[in-house]
Amino acid sequence: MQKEHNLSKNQKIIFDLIDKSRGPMKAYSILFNVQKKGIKAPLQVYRALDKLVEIGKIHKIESRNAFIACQNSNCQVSKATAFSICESCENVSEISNSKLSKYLSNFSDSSGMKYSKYNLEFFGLCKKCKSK
Amino acid sequence: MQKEHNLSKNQKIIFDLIDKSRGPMKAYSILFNVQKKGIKAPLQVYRALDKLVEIGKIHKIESRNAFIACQNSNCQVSKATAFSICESCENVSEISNSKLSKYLSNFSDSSGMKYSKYNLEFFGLCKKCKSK
DNA sequence: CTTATAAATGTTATATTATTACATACTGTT
DNA sequence: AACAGTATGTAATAATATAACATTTATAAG
Ligand SMILES: [Zn+2]
Ligand SMILES: [Zn+2]
Ligand SMILES: [Zn+2]
Ligand SMILES: [Zn+2]
Repeated sequence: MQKEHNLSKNQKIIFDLIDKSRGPMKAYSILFNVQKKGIKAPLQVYRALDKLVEIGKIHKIESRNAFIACQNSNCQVSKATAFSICESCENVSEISNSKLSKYLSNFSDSSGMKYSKYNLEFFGLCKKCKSK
Repeated sequence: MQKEHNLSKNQKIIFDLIDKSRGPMKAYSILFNVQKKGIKAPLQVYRALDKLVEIGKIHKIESRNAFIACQNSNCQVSKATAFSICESCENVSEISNSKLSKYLSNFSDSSGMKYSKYNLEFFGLCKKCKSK
């Protein structure tokens, strides 16, 4: 069950924008797009992004400094994320593969480190770009 | 067998610095540290970093915008990287686990995407920080 | 050795991404 | 009403990264 988070005004504006965008959005592109809604400063964007990431409504694609709406209905928090990224068209999608997530969530090694979170980014060519 | 790359002057200066540093280094910290060696501009640092990443001598820790020397003697190129990152002390180490790398290198899903590269970052608390 | 080519360097300016600091307002609880 | 926690507004600035252009050095072929 997904906990309902009542998004604040700015959080909602920014989440809605990211959610309906086709791909990942960058912070300043978000800023540009929400200026007509009264959000004027980078910090307002970054604060909303931080919160949305924290509650798992969006994820950050670290290698791209961009943000994407969670595509798994069950990502309550951003603790276990995996993405596939096309290096040609920059299309990004969230991988939802229970075997993979189980494997990684249970991963441990000899370092004695306790892992509580991971982020995995796969790179390659998507179907479309491969056939070009 | 590791191909020998003859590093250029700037590449060598910057690699040596990263290699002997304890943890990941950020670009502008590198810049600061090599100014006495005649490297004066960010671009000189970024160019060397790009090349060193390309040939696998260093890796970028995407979530930290920082660079670390490859700790696997066999990473010829930065195609398959995994790191463990302590969220308390920011200690980073490269994970060298053949099962994990095999699992991820062979990963494929129904998207039809051909994966040629991945980067995985695990987060948690290291042994030291756990026991505090 | 000369010529051609690719790789690396030097330099200035600028673009992009993200945070600090401080003041104010809203929301829910006691 | 008083309090605590969360969110907002605003300005300034820090941190990260790239564009553009001129020059030099290394590598390989002829
Ligand atoms: Zn998700
Ligand atoms: Zn593509
Ligand atoms: Zn490596
Ligand atoms: Zn630690």
